Amino acid sequence: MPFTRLELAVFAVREGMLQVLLARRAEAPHAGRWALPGGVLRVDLDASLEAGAQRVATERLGAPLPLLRQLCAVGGPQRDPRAPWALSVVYRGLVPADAPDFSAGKRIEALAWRSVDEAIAAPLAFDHATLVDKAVRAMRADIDVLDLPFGCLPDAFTLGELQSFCEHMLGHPLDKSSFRRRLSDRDLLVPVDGEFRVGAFRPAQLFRGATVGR
Amino acid sequence: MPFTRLELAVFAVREGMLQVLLARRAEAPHAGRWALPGGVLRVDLDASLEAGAQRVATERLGAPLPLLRQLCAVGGPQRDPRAPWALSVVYRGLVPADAPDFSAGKRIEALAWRSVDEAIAAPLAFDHATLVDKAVRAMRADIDVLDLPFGCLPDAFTLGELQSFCEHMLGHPLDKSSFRRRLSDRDLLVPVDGEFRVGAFRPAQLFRGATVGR
DNA sequence: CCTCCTTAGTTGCATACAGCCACGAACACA
DNA sequence: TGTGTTCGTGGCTGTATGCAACTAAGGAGG
Repeated sequence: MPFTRLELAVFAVREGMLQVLLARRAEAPHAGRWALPGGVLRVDLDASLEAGAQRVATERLGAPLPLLRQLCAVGGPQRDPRAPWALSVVYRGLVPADAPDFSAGKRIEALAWRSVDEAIAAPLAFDHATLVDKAVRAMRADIDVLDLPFGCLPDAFTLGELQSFCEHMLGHPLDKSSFRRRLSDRDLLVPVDGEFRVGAFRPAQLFRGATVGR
Repeated sequence: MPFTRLELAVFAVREGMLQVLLARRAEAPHAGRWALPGGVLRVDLDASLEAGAQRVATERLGAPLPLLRQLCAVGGPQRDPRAPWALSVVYRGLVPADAPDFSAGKRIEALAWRSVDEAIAAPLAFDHATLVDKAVRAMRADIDVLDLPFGCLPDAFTLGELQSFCEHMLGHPLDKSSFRRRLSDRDLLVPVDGEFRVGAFRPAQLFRGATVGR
């Protein structure tokens, strides 16, 4: 019976790029190294794997996470020196850029956002760099097919803001006309009638996700 | 620390339809009911989750499986009455129609192929009907984008045979012209020069997967 | 030998969709 | 009143796919 952990790959679009939340480990192994936040599955507390991931998020980061999706399970004898065999179920999450900061919980020295490119290239603890890479690919595949994370966007947003968000998620620019047509063909958004974002330039229609809030 | 199992959703195109391999349980709980074959993870034997899935396949079915892919992990307190909390990592596999029959191993009364529609509708043990459904969707998504399981096709095959295989996997007919063009555009196949399937009608060129055997 | 049947393989056409480019509209600001 | 910027739309093109028709190649049977 291996020791079962839940790992969290939490992302946000911050500072104009896709970033991942890393935790500096307070204890051995890999003390002082950066890793994905995670914790052990508690069969006495967790009603499911996803519920366990939410509990771990609350304990380690100070808040539950919207939009958690299971990424994969990994296991093997070499993954974690603390145990002869380590099994982890990995979840990916996405949070709004303007979310309140997370607070470092038990066994975490510090929390920091780091760009995903750096995180994948960096020598993260355990096999976490691979996990970040896999999570980024999965999230980008979602965006590619316009499976959009409305839960981590503002209640109402302009098409320009949404496009910019997707571009930061994907790491490359999108065509405005094409992007709008694809959204419109799929009936993903509903306009918030009469509501506009006003500012320095031409006002922009506000939208919200068609499946959100009803 | 929950009790960790590996479940196998093994499929084949047989009798002109997509079928899944089910095992009739010899022991409680759900003795006599049909379920996916599976077994417990053995940290003393398994070098990884996938290796464990192969060991379970060997023990329960009498042979390892080509083309195993991880489907998901599921866990919760209500999944298995034997344990207060049950965690399963589920793998999906695909085997050739002409593969030798599997032999029922430990704690399995009998093995049987059943059409996926029946399996999903039937009252399988545990939550296995939902797992079959999920696995079928994942496999069909692979076929839809022409991620073809060459390992479970004959060494060489005609385009007609390949199309028929895909149609049975998907459960609906495909257009011949379009199917061939999509294959050709992607350089997925290489013709076996000078080799033809001869029979009652016009001979057909034989192909093999472009990535197989080199 | 000729016809018919079936499968193999190709071709042309219509459509859907996305990328690319450009243009007009609306606002703030100088 | 002009200028700069973003918003929003429309046209054109190329690609990919679905649909349908056609020819080619073999066997079976008269």
